[in-house]
Amino acid sequence: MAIERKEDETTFVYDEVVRITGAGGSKPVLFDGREREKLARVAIGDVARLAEVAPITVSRALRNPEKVSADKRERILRAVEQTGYSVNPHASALKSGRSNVVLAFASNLMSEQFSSALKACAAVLEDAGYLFLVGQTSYSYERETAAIRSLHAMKPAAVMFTGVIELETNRELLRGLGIPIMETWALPRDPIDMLVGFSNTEAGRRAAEMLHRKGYRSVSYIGRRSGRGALRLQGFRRGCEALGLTFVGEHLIDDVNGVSDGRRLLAAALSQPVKPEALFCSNDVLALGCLMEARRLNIRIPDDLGILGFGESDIAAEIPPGLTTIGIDSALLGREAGEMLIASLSGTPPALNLKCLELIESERGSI
Amino acid sequence: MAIERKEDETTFVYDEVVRITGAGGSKPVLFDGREREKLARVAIGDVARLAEVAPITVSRALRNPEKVSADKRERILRAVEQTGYSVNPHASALKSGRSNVVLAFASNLMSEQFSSALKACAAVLEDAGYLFLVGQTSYSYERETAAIRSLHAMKPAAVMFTGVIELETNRELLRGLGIPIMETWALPRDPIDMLVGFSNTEAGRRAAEMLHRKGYRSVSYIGRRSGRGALRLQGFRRGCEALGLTFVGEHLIDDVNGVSDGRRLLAAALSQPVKPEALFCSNDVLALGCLMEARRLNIRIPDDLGILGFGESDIAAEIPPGLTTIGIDSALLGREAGEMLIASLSGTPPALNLKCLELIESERGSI
DNA sequence: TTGTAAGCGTTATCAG
DNA sequence: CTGATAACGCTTACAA
Repeated sequence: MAIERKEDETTFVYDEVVRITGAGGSKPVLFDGREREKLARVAIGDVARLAEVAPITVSRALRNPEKVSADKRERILRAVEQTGYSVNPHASALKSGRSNVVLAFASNLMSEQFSSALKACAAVLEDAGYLFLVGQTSYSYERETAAIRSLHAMKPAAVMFTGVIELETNRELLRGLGIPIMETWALPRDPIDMLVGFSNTEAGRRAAEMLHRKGYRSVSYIGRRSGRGALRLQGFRRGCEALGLTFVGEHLIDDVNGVSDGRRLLAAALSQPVKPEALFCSNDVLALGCLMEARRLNIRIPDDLGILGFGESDIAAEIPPGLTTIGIDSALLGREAGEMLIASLSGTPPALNLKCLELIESERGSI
Repeated sequence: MAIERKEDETTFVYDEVVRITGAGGSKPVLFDGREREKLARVAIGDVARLAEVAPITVSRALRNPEKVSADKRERILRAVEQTGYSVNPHASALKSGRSNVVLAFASNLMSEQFSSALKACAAVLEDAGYLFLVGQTSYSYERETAAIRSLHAMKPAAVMFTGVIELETNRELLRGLGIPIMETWALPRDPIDMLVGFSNTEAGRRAAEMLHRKGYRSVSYIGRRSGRGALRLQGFRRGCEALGLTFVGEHLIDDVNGVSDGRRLLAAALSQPVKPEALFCSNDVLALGCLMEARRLNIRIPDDLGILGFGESDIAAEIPPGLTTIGIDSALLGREAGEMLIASLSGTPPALNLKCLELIESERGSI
């Protein structure tokens, strides 16, 4: 392939993408003329006819192979291969009220923490044969409600949230689903069903403790106004009070869209008449923004200003002087949640419906 | 609430999570005794009975309100509110062969680039009334095949991939679905259906050009062995050749799991008898790892070693001396893909089924 | 504009 | 162990 410059919108340097034609993990499918046309419509009846059994036997052979005699089972599996049949999950779910889809809803798809939890959870559930799909609620009650409403009819095998459901009507709706519900990322007394979380209030208190231990005397808070942000702030303020730390101010935001929000909030914190000696940022992305903005302003960290982050971010650790954080192991959270869900899905309700994760202090250079 | 230390596994500092009981975006649902029991089973017939119309009229009132008289429509909507009814998507999909779910599959849930594209795409599709769900293929043909197989029966409204499908059998399977298919992130000549991408080959060539322009004479490559990594490597090698840059070596990896992979590959690159003057890392995460490891080893960047990244990462830009990258605007990619999908879903096939994004060079300090 | 009838593809139930 | 039958909740096609 010649390397050519793109001259205008219609002259592309195409990628010569490899095409793999061998059996590459996919079961072979027979094609030819009409066959291809019908491909999308192989139903259980076709397989049954080919295998010379009743449809219900095909169904059984695929769900409970041990309940079908070996010879029929073999004939059926062969017919499945030949036709490329796969169960229509809508029909299956409609009739049985069950599906093999586990739905997870993240407040934000772009959060490193949520992603890593979801990825770990996905790994566990996919290994157990479930299809793990992730939706987004965008920290919006409306979206959350819409999602839960559709859930209500979609009847997935289980649902998970990167958070705790606050709207009473939604909690009620979820209870009505009759499927395992996993809430995470906080420690309410009354989870809907199952919970793998940690105490945000305690995290805030620990943040105060860390700053106090380092000798800071006055501090401000930067974070989200509602939800877990509010919990961390609550714990932080009470911690400050208990330790005699001066709480200078709080700089809140409704929704975090990127590091620029952190930059802006740092500026706000520094424009106060009384400046804090240190900052607790209850959110990774905001902390990152503060760190960047501080460097841009030639504020020496931690000498001029201490910054304590929340979330145990790998990457923030690498931005000089390294963000000191308090947080959790989010991959562990995901794994635990996945395992608890599987236990619940397999009929054996887990011994504990609640798991509380340890908070992790990661000392880097920023306080 | 008292702040208490966690003494043992059973003593938690609970979060006093807010519960919102008012109408907070959720439509009110009537509960009482048996009602609650049946909550999960409100079907179209129940609504029809309450509104004193036939089920089909309810269906129409919800899908094509203009085809139902105003008074009945109102009665029906009121009945829907009262019962908390929502359409059973399985029954709907089973009968109509359509659904309002758009499925996206990401190679990796934890990629900043993919997340931002998916988030942007989700925003577009959710505004148009679709439920946007994301699954993961983990850069694995097997998982991809499994995902596509389930798709094949699940019949979502449309599907999107953060990549291009390479297995011919899977391409065939997808064509058979008869729904809009969006491939992204590369520029093959023969997309299955629609494509919003860019040329990885050209990106590699441009990387060579950037390094050459900065005066480097010998370079190595770090990246994934297959897929787009291979394409970028191809373009890079050819670019080097064309410009007279000495290509010292390539350091490949099958699957990127984190920055530590980058650290390891940097070490590999530096342990060669002939050391390159600069490195092209065809992946953000790997580039980040290289940058970190170089700092740890006190290798001065860019004086001792130049590092050029791929992907336009916000965060890598902030790690001193700032990663210079070539990449794309992934949010733009997501938005364009979403809009093209909507055009296709609304029956008006988009004028163009292919969109090629500009490559963006972001000069920071690392070369 | 509204309704009737039929069936989408699967699985629960129960009889053999 | 196997199969006949009915039904899941909805929407298409057609009729009124």
